[in-house]
Amino acid sequence: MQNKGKYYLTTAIAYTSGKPHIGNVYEIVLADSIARFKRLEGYDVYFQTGTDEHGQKNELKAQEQGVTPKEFVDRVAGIIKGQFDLMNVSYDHFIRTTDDYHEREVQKIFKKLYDQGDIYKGAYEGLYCTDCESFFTQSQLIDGKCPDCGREVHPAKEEAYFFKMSKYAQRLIDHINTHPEFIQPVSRKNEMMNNFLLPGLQDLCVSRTSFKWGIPVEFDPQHVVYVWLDALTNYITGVGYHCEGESDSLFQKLWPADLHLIGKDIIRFHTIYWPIFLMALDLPLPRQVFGHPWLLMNGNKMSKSKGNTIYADDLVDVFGVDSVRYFVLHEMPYDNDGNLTWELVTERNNSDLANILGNLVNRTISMSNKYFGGVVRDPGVAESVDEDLKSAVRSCRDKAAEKMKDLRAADAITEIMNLFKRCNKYIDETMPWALAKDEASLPRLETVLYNLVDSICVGASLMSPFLPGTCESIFQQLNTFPRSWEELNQTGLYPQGNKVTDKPQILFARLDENEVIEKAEEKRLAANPQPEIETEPQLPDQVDFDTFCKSDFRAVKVKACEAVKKSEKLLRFTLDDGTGVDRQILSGIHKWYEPEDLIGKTLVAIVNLPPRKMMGLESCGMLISAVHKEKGEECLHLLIVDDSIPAGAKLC
RNA sequence: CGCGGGGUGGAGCAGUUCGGUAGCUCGUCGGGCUCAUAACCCGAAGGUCAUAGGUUCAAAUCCUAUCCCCGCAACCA
Repeated sequence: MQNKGKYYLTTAIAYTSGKPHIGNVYEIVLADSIARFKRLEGYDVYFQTGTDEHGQKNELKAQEQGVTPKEFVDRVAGIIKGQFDLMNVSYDHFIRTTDDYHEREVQKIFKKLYDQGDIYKGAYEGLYCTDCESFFTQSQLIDGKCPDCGREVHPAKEEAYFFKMSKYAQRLIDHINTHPEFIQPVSRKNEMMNNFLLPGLQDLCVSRTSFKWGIPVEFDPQHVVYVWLDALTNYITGVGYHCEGESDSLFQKLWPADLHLIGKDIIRFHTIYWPIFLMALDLPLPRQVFGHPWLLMNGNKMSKSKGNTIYADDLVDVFGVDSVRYFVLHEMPYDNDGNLTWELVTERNNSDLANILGNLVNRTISMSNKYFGGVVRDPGVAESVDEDLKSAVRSCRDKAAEKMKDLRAADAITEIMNLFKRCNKYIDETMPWALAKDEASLPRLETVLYNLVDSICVGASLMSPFLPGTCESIFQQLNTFPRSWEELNQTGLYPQGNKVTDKPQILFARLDENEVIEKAEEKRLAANPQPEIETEPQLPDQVDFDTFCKSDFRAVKVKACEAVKKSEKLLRFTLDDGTGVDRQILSGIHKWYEPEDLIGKTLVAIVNLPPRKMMGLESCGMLISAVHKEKGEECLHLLIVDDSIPAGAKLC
């Protein structure tokens, strides 16, 4: 096979905070199909993925679970790798940012950049609230006080290391302008330019002292390296980069990367900070960064809090690996978000995989067995219709490659499916069952079946990057091997007289939509186990009577109530609190109450809370409600009390 | 006027860069076929391309305004 040179591609490394959902896994499957396709084309492919494991969030989660951070990320990294392996992903290297070679190298890189003056020690300046241990900017303050606790804040500095972004900004702008293929899809390029590069880059904070779970700065161990310098460098440390002395031969062969495949949310880091880090290290920039769209669930972004996450393994249980791969690859448009529902996956499985592809293979093998005992040979009784089929077969390779060149996996798949459809049509045109009735036309029938088997071999070879397991099974059943790239624009290569299996296997079962929905519901309940009624646990700490007495609860009457403009949640109440002066309180309860339903009601409020601004309006106090969860759903009931209670009555 | 994405036959999408008969898949209806997983093949119906203006010989595509949806941000004491 002709070697077309190296191809190094990476995915973003997955953050080890929990099990990745199908939207996260989609990226790896897309990368895998690209990697496999490139291998088929004859490239020497290196495919790297992995996990990003440091950071405060993991430190906290580990603490919650009473394990060390390393124990925690070991477990989650295992889960992540498990999901990738389940999807039959052919990565060459799985890097973890806790791998010792990575940590060592990041320390050296940090030092090098510091020594050459790209990183400098500065201070994170802001207004500090001692009680909350947090920095705030002027605009975050509420009435000049801490937005969290309402206490005084004071100017403070925390020392931190910063990277001088501005130094390289112009070089990056030039690079982006002269390399139109660098940022894909192109719509993202303008976004980066207009929002970040052209207005001027801020220096990036690259160290933290507020947590420990990270790579220590070698010469200043109070600090740990902050996420992006740690995570992004995996693309070079994973293949043996050494900033001191010679890098490994693997690195010398592979760098620069040909493709960083990432989600559209982190394009900024990959097209601005990462290239600038590389410039500082005097390394060439990756050829292309592709920010893929998101996979939505029922039109919504998947998130744990919405309870609408779907995991790869749940889908695989119902549909099988290749059906899930097919769906995410086929259904995902190039630059719009894709949509996943159980119904849509079922539809794709049935119409494309079961009906068109699976049934084609099945009916072809059945006919071979029925008419010729499974032996496939071509006596050469051609008719003009054959040429039409064959030219479709021969041109399919380049059509698919053309689409893949632009990373349009969905379109490449469509091209290949069109070939299988053409085969089904060929069966109709040639009517093998009619040929079988006449002894004289048996040679013609043999040729027809040979053409079919041969065409399927080509189609299956081209489809194998997308559906590796299925195509393997097709070749097994046809008792042959995948074709090489050079053979894929040819016909007539199926070995004469070869015998296909006499027990054809169903490749994809047709699924009943209602049964699928039923199973999905079971999965959903298992994945998001929700008790019927759930209430907050009681607080363990006692509060002394005097403190309690300081809270001033009053009965209030709603004089007016309206929704706050531009806010989904806030209602603005004008209340009679018995003082004769109207009291305004904002409350985030629009989800549960319409304003007009509350006018005239008697409610309970605490009135001596410090005023707080929300959406530009002042809220003086808080309305009291009862909250609980029902099947995981938040429920809220305002305390609506007897109207005979006068406004201003004190509760004690 | 916070930032961004989007509105195309019943459903999901392509087409918009660089104006020129509106296309694909599913569904529906009709026909064909029976090798096959009630699968396959052919045909048909169904869209004033969110709305209103404008530019043009010609607009889904370019311009202006408006409406609606979705992210992010904000906010949810």
